Amino acid sequence: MIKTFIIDDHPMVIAGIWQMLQNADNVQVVGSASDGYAALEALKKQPADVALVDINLPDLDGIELCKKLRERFPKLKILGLSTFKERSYITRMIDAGASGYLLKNANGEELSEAIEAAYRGRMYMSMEAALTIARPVATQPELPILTSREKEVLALIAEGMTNNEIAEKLFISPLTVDSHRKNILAKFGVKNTAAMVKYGMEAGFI
Amino acid sequence: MIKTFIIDDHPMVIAGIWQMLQNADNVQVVGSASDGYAALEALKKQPADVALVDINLPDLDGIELCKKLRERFPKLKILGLSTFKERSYITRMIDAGASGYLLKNANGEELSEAIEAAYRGRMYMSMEAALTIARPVATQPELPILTSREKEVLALIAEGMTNNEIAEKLFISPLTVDSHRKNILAKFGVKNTAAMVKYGMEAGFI
DNA sequence: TTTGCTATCCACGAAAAAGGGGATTTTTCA
DNA sequence: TGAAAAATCCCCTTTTTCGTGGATAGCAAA
Repeated sequence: MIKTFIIDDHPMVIAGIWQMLQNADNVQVVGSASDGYAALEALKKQPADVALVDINLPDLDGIELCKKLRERFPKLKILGLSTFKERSYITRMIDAGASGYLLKNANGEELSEAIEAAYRGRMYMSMEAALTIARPVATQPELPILTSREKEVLALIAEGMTNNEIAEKLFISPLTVDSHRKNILAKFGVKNTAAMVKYGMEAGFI
Repeated sequence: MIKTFIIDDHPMVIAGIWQMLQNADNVQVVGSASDGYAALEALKKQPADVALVDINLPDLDGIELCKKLRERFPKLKILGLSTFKERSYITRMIDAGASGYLLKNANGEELSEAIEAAYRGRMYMSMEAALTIARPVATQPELPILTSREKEVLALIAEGMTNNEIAEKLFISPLTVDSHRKNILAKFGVKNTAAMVKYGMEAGFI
């Protein structure tokens, strides 16, 4: 039996996975957590072979958690789990050491297959995820990657703060804030604040 | 036993709800569907008392589905279900005839309580949802009403166009565009374009 | 018929952002 | 340890927006 641990902030999803895996003969769910730090704690006491990690967690995001898990539990295999099929999420999750990526519309069969594959050291990709990363890059606008400082500044801009106000709040020079602002504009490929906020919200940065 | 029907595009969530309600003594899950039209079909053959409707469905959104369900199955009670706790979603769902609103982080107890309440003709609100709409009106301004011209201008602003560009596009003076812009700022109670776009998107104008 | 709302237009000055450079110091990671 | 990336700071000019304050015409409801 492959010991599996679930990390997701929605009890419904945890219950659903639990249910789906109940009559799998190769997989056993040994525990679950609703945020990243709880998972890191719980896994100390309750070792597992495979972890299902939601990308969207309240404390640290799935990618960060994936890295931390890989550090502390090198033998643990990780499967990313989310509703997003954006290319950058998938590739970043794989970069962070995940053994695959599943969408939340997976069924029980796919779940146990994926867990089995990860456990055996193979890579598992749900069909949609595979299609997404296999598609030529030209037709696939890459979600730009913002640094944490840039995300911070972007959020404050969206709050309606000016460069000066943000500078004061972050204890940095207004010129620095302006630099971040310009970098975000460039990364998003937009020409003003309005389009930047719209893009940022649609891409989930805000 | 209250006959309950689940509509959600994630098998995991359906399985989770099913699981959570398994040992409830007042509720019985009688079916599920993964999109709106399938639900409308299935409910013809399999009547139910209460439907749990996800806001985000692949074909028609929860609000539309809610209206259609109310038309065709007037006795059916509807509970909105989603991860979003934004006011506009909640109120629009209620306007569409729903008997309440649940967040996906609800547990089994809350679920069966909500279903029971809806069945008995009462309104159920998850704690967060209730807090969102129950907040005094002073701190919770009603959604401002934009004129159609203002909405048009707002959309173009969010596209990243300047006053001059918008003026050209709409065959009006840039000064007029500026007036609209100022009126939107005033109605939203914000002080710049960034906050305006954010507000506009959250309120569903964009 | 007055009142209110919408859409249109205007002026002036101050503030902020955009566009276009460069530069230095930490951090991170391979 | 050394290169790359992130975060920090700087200058100058032009464009755009913001904050005041107006005004006019049209239309619809009270």
